[in-house]
Amino acid sequence: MYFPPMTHTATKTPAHPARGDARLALLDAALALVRRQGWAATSIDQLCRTAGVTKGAFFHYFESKEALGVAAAHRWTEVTTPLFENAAYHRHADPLARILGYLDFRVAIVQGPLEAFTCFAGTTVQETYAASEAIRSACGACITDHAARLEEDFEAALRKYRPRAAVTAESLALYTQTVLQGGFVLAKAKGNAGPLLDGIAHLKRYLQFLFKARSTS
Amino acid sequence: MYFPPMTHTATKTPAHPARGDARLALLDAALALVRRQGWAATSIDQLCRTAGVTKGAFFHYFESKEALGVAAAHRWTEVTTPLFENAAYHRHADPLARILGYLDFRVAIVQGPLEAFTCFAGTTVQETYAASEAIRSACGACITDHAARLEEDFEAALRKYRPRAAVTAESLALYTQTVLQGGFVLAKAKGNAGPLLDGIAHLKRYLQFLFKARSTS
DNA sequence: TGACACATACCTACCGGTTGGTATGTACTT
DNA sequence: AAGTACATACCAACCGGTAGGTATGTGTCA
Repeated sequence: MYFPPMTHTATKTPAHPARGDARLALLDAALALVRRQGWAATSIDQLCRTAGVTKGAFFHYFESKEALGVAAAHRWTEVTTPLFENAAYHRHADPLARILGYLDFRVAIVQGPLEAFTCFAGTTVQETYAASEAIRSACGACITDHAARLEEDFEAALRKYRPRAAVTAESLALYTQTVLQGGFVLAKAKGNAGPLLDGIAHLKRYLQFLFKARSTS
Repeated sequence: MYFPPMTHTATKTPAHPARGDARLALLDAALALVRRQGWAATSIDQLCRTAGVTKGAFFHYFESKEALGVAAAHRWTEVTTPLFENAAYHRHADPLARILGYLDFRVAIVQGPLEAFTCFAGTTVQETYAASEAIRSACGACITDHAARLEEDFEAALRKYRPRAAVTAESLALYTQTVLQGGFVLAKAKGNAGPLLDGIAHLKRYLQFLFKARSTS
């Protein structure tokens, strides 16, 4: 997973969310704070302050910080999935056009500060892969599930264009995520989105090389 | 920067390093611990315990945890630079062969646990880019400087093969790092090095497409 | 050659604040 | 009346950082 809206479904986290909204407020606070500061640097107190609830509410819904992390990963999938599902690029009849459209969509949502378009799952898993198997696998599933949607289009593109190279749809879908995640890291290191945009451009060229090698062009 | 030896120059960090070695012991402890646990999860106390020194020694050499982070980034460059500089792939006369050799070398050092071949700079900058400009720029320099060596080979390859596509040596060098960093993230998310190895294979194919398009093949 | 001056390289003990987590109480909803 | 959804108050452990001491040099001059 990857991109995100910084504005949550509940539009704006209120000072005191209505009864029943504390869980969602905490989850959305987690997505926002962790993307900016990382997992370990985000404390439960800060989460509660941002969400406008107390620690009692936190431990009412989550039995530990780790449990919150797992739930936040699920929430991340929940919030990003419709974003990509409703995007216009799915309308293309050609599977390769859909994939390239996905990449263009990625470029289009690169706006605002870095924490507005980087990935919760990628950030979190870097810190927790050795410490928490539960969080690791939840974040891993975020990325794998997101790649799985692309995989279908790659499958179709492979059938249609039959490139010379022996590549699998799964490997290509994962590679797109590799480039995106790496782009996020480089963007953070450089302080701007340039490397991410460049990375996507290189990836598009690779896919064109790969598929157009025997296509109609 | 990226790969690393987990075994330090001072072979093994002793329980109590000899007088004068505390600084290096702390730095090497930082590289090891941060790559496994992340930056924020690594405390000064734990650093001192691992290095076999006390807090007094820590603050004798570093005025803050942030200062240690900056120094560790420099140490990271110091320890990885000779590793790549002494590698055999530099012997190739053809610049493209050197680049492909670099990637093969990357594959060759993917061994042991994840924290043994992932990147200190990439891990650290993900957590600190918003919180510490000093650490961010130090880690950014790690990656940029490492890419700069590759850039020379790309420059030569570009001159020699003159590919049709309008790409710069800098952009290509940065893209290799993007793929590597992204590979590290996916490897952590999946729990194995597969995505990293696959990513490198895709990158090699891209470069071959790009340069062989007008080459002798 | 020795002794004094001084710097470097640490170590022990401690500080206020924050951490993740708990125990208990209360108000609202059904 | 009872369960759900919180809030309040609290805790031991740990956090980054400081204060003040000591052990081990090293340079200087008689």
